[in-house]
Amino acid sequence: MPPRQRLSREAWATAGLRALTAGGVAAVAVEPLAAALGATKGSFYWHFSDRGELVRAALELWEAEQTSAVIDELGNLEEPRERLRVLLTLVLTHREGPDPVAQLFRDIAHPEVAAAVRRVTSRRIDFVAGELHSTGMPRAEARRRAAVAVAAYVGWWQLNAVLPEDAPVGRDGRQHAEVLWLVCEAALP
Amino acid sequence: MPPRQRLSREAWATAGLRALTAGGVAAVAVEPLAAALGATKGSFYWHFSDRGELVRAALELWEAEQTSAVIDELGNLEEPRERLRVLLTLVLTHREGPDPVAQLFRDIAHPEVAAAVRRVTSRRIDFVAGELHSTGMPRAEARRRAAVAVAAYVGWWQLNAVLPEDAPVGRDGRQHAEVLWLVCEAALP
DNA sequence: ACCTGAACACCGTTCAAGT
DNA sequence: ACCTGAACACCGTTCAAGT
Repeated sequence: MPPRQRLSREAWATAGLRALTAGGVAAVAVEPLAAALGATKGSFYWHFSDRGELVRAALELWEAEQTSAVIDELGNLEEPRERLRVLLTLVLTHREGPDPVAQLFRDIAHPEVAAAVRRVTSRRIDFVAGELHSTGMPRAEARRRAAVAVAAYVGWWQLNAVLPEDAPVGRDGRQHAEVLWLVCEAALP
Repeated sequence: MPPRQRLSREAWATAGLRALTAGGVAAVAVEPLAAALGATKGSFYWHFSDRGELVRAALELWEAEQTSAVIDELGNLEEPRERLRVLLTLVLTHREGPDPVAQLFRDIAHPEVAAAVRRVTSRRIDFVAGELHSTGMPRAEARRRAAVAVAAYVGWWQLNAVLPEDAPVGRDGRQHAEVLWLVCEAALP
């Protein structure tokens, strides 16, 4: 039989990423994807050695899209303190739903997912710590506070994803940002 | 053939919880569990209608064990401020590895897991907010800060589970607790 | 080079048959 | 009442055979 459809490796990877962000690693399944793409599983195994390689390819796509997405938006602001404050409000109030990174935490047990999350998270902590340091805070203290801020940020989206509308955690990210601002600004003991 | 082993519903649930804490929801698999228990899958389906019911039973066990575990340890302390400070240091430095709740966040996409995490998380936020309120902080402000503290706590364990030894996030929970203490103590703007 | 279709393994689920 | 063993569905993986 002639092939129903001719698919590139990239087409499979893109479909994999779509499934990943929609339903997590579990949703990156060869058979359903093949059906959706109008091909057979045999076609998939020509482009990839196994399912793990597809998950890895989808994560690479995600990471590339993710890289420097928000940080670039802050380029036009001069003051480090100003950038930090805008960043806090920005990431805690964006309307497009939870951060993709926070979403990927559900599959944190997956080694490849953990590696990708690790890279993106490190980059975020580096950025916040750098900003804090350039306001005059000692480097070590800046790292500690940056870690708390990023941790509270990740936890915030997770709690929001989990808790109901009327939960004790208000869904107002602006208020959450205000409190987090204390972590950056509060005087050293 | 006579049954190799006679199993109660509780035996299955306990085995399910063991698998759950070890490898997440994915590890709560009927066939491997049956093999480990020396029974057949048919035996399982006598006690449970499906795999989901086993996951639910395991989560209920976990929730029962989890309930009031740490909070009870604080009963002998009088001062609310003292209790809070001890709680922060306690939960961020306990050596038995990450909090089981934080661990379950990897399966947060699972509805039953989400419901269980929701209940435990709400209880924690309630507790911290109550302590803050009883130190004189207005109720609404106490809720906001409690939410940040719990979020940062959950995020802390996740980052620790993900990041390598030499990560920018130091693994010293004591320092993390110090910064989080600011969230509770810092003067209102 | 790229794909189909059939095959097998693994796990969830059902059920007739056993004790 | 409680369990076995065989059956089937679903998805991952392999591979001989096609174009």
